[in-house]
Amino acid sequence: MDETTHLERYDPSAFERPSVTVDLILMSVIDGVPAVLLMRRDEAPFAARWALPGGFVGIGESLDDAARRVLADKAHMADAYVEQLYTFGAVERDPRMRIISVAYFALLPADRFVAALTATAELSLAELTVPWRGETGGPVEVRVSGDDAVTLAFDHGEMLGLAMGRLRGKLDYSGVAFALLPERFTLRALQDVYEAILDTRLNKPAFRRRMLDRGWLQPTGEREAGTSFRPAELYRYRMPQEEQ
Amino acid sequence: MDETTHLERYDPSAFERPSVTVDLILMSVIDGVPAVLLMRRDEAPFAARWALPGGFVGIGESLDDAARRVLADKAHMADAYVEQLYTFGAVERDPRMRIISVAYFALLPADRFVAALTATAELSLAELTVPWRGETGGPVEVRVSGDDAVTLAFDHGEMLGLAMGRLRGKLDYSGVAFALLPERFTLRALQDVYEAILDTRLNKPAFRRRMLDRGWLQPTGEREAGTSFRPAELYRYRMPQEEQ
DNA sequence: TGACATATATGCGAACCGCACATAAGTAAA
DNA sequence: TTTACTTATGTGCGGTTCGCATATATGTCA
Repeated sequence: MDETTHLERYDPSAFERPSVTVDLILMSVIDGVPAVLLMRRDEAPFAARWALPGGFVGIGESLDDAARRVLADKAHMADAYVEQLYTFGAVERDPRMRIISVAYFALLPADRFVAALTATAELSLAELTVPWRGETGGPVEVRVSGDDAVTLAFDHGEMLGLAMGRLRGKLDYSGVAFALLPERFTLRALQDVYEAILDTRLNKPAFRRRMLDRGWLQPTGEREAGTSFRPAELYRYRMPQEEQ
Repeated sequence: MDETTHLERYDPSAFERPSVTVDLILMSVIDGVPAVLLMRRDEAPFAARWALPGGFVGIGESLDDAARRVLADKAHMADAYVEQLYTFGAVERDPRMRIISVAYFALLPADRFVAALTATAELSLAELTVPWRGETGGPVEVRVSGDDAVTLAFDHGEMLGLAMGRLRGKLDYSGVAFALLPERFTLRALQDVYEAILDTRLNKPAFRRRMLDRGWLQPTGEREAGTSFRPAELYRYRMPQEEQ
């Protein structure tokens, strides 16, 4: 049997189709700790559990548009770094009905992350602890207000674990770290983001050299303000050619 | 408006839902050239164009199961390395109706790839040329029988480009290369796979050292046969702890 | 003016990589 | 049996990178 031929004669109304949603992993680094925005569910299934914000994909809406719409509706945010993560399609992942969910992660600088948090009553901040080293992957611990680790609704814990692994993996060779920083930032702030994501202490001179040699950083000539010690130079991220 | 609350009261029959398919990028390295299995479409849209094998996701079937089913049905293959790649959800990607497609790529050793090719009349081998360096990403050139490059149906060309980028990216830090080799292989064969995927010449002593120091290779004590010169040692891939 | 804290720069040894070259071990021809 | 030939395998060296220790620079504040 040739299924491609079948596809030609396929009657879409003849077969039951799954629903498709997008779930959003809205991440940042707050005070040196990876954080994510969660919503508390108030109905079954998983009532009172924490979950990722999400929404159904409209029939006339692309996946990316759906992700951006959810970002705008749920977090009142636009212009964030948004990237598709993975699609979760286990049959029983939602006990009510068949739902396939495309997970996206969005990265926000700390200030805009906190702004989204305070502007939106439904959202709560959760801190992440990654119990594994490197990019191995696996589950992460989620704490909502310094309390004990909680278990997320659905497979959202799995999504979060995958997002952290991906973030760690992309940190070194891509510019994702800069999506977590304001437009102008110090090398120390950049290193803080790296250390928070990787959960490691990095060597300062080596880190500086590596970053500066890479050519992605443009000195602004300005210096940070408000320190009681020598202020650091502020840099700007200059997007490398390939990612243009 | 809180959409999570909406979701609770959501009536799945009230909204039109997209169809969901999986498309399979069946790859190998044949005689030092990256290759993929394609099917020729014989109906509109994109009649006579080359396309990736694919199929609809059943309502009671997980995405991974659907990918494995398509692999079994279309290529008469099981036990391949299969990994989800990306989900394509542009609204107009299929002119007939809204179809969201989850792309998977599968890696096969050359012998099993050729076996699938000869056992299945619908499948044709296409050679890939990657016009960009590194892991930049972008479109790849597809040649079906040494002819000029062809344009694939739907967004399948995009899928192929993404697959090559992913493959290049994962080559160094994961064991994907071994999915393209038979169970026992020489270091030269391993290097050939690397060079085909990366489209670069690699330094032999350095490659050997790196691979052996990594600890993933287990010498079998046996040597390759049929050479008219010194036969090389055959190695086996020993899965590293983390991936277990 | 000097204490202090951090930014920024430099120098050194270890690890890694590319490269040239040396040696080993098979086959096949002389 | 010997020798040519081809590839496998091993070794040594210089350049680059990285971790680390240390030195110098530059702000604030007492």
